[in-house]
Amino acid sequence: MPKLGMEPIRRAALVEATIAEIGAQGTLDVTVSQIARRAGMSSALAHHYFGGKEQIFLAAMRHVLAVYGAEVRGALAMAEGPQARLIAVIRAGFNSSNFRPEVIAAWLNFYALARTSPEAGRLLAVYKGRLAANLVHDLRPLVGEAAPGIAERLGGLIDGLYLREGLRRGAPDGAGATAHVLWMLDLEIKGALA
Amino acid sequence: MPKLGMEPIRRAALVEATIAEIGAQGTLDVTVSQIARRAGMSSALAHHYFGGKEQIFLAAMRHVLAVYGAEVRGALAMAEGPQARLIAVIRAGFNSSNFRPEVIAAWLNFYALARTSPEAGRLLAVYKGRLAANLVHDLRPLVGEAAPGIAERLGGLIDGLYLREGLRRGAPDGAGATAHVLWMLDLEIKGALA
Amino acid sequence: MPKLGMEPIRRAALVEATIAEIGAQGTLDVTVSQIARRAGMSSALAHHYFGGKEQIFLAAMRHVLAVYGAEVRGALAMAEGPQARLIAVIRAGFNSSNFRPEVIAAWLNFYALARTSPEAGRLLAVYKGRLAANLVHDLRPLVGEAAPGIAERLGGLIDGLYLREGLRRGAPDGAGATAHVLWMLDLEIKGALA
Amino acid sequence: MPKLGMEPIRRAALVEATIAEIGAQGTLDVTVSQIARRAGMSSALAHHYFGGKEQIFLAAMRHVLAVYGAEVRGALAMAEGPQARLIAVIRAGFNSSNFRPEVIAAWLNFYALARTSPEAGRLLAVYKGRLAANLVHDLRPLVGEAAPGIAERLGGLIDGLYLREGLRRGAPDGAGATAHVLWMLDLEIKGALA
DNA sequence: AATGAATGAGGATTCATTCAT
DNA sequence: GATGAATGAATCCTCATTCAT
Repeated sequence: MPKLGMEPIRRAALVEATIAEIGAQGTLDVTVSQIARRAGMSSALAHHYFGGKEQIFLAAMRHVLAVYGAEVRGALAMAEGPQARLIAVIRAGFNSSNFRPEVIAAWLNFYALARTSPEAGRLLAVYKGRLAANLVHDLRPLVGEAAPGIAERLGGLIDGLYLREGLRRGAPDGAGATAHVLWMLDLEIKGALA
Repeated sequence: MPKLGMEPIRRAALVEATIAEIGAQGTLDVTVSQIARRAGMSSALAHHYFGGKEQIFLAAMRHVLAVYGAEVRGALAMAEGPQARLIAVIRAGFNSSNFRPEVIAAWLNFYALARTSPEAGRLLAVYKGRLAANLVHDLRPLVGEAAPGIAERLGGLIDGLYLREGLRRGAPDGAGATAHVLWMLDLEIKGALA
Repeated sequence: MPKLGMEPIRRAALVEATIAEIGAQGTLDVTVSQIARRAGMSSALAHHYFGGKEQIFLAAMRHVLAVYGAEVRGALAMAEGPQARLIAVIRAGFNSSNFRPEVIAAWLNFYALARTSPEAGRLLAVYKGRLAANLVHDLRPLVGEAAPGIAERLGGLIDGLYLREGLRRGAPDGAGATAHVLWMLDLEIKGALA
Repeated sequence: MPKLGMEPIRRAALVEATIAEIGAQGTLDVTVSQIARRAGMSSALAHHYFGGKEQIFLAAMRHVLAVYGAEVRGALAMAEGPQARLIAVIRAGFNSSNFRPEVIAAWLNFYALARTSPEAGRLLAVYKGRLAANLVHDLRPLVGEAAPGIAERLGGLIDGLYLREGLRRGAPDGAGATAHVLWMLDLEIKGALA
């Protein structure tokens, strides 16, 4: 009797293991064997389910982005009004699900991967597009035509704080990062209205 | 007497080739042979002059940081007053020497390298420290105690714009990035004085 | 289910091939690829099973020493009385299992290896210790306190004859070497009793 | 003005450096560069004077054998009678010129080299032949036809004690080795006369 | 479904040797 | 006489990937 329905379990385990391994090694140079061992299976099986290393990385990337997206949607569902929605979007990026060391390290990996893999580039572009769209959507009622520029700066600051956090040894400071971005949001809105 | 004085020439060629190769491949996984070929020599000679791959990378990193540092010092020398100095520092980071695609790609490499190599981490910390010190030094006369927080945000935005630029195909938009940071500088100063 | 149980087969094949290759080349500078080719596999597999070149050498050394030890134990089991046991120990060292050209060449390798690798040094020390202990154990009933000195000389002569044999082209002369050592044993016993 | 007469000086320095380097590294795998550096010159010059690595080794080997030979001849010149001459030959092999750690290590190298290089084999054969001839020459008046067998055993013991000494960390025990061989010489002579 | 077995391709590194000056 | 410059060839080792079972 073949075990049925193992595929999604195995795939999920590998995705988790990929992120964890990148975080644990602190390096982008993780091997398929290391990932598979951490996921409790042979590297051959990892290839069987994903076809190749790049696809494992892409799946991990999709997972991180999906978790992030769900987080944002959940926060937006509970927020009322543009200002509250903006705050929700920003907070979601730095909360404890996304702002763990291994996830941050994985992001760095994905940025590097995006320079080689078109698919990774596309995923990253989708993420950036959604973030920008979310910000612009709720900024426009507040600041009108200044919205795109503000969104670009906010997005840049968010990415930069992620990058800087990726280099810190020790626990990441999500609260501090959130405060910085919210402060900047405040300034931008005031500035646009002045 | 043998041919003399090749060492500095070879080392410089390898440093340039390292940056160029990273830029051309778009990947962090460049080999010593590729670098050496681009620099017009055998990989054995590259090892002879640098001792190993990591030291080649570190030399390239030092070069990028040195060029950046020289640029900043040059700009500061011609600037009068805190405001002008702040603008000079920001402009220097995005001018054509530093904001070329291959240099941006190299920066990404160095961020990744810094997670593994203590020496690379140290170099990056020095860069971050100098940037922060420069910004704080000229912000304090304008905004007092708000200076460190502002500097952190400005630095984060700068890093984030670099990161985003690193993903763009096509020519980087240094002018746009500069405008964003200067705009934010303006907002922060106004905000602090209000 | 995959093909199973290859590991011991492969390891044994590599150990044999190592000894054979050293014997065939007459040189200590054999490469992993040469060994692996002789063993009928890729060098990558050799690394997979042993981890590295030195460990392959050490395994070969352990094998030679184990075969020698087994030979000695077997001979001792059938010998009655100190004199017979001494003869058995001496004969075992020069019988056809141990005194083949490739094994002799391997010994030379191990002596060289022992100067660099602590583990190899330890193995060689164990061999020397066992030989000395065996000789002393059966000499003492015959010659009393003269035993250790005699054992040292007998051991030295044995090693020296191995070394000299290692240089000879052509088939080794185990019978001649045995006769020399037995003759010396006889002299020493008579001398101690006189 | 070219420096005249440098050749013998350079060659001698390289020979000394070869022996010293083998002793210092404890390994047979010394590089030409290491030898040349120790001798205070470039590796290119070492090649210029010797033509290649093997020839450097051979020259070092010839040197060791020449020093040994001179030592023996010197000792023989002062010895009167066969017995005294035999003792002189044995002592010469273990005195402080020959029985230094680096020289012992070099011997091991030469034994290994002799399996590959015909010239090295020839040199070693010459050494063995001379030793045997010396021993036989002075044994014959004492023991008659037993001389060759005794010489073979004495030679074997000498080589074996060298080999064993080569593995010891710490200072070599020339006096102990000499005593062992002289004791055996005594036994053999008594045994032959009985 | 799952994995041990196996390898080809490649990569960093070393080194003896050659050459122009 | 002397050496810095330079490299081809080789070596150990790693790893993604494939395959038979």
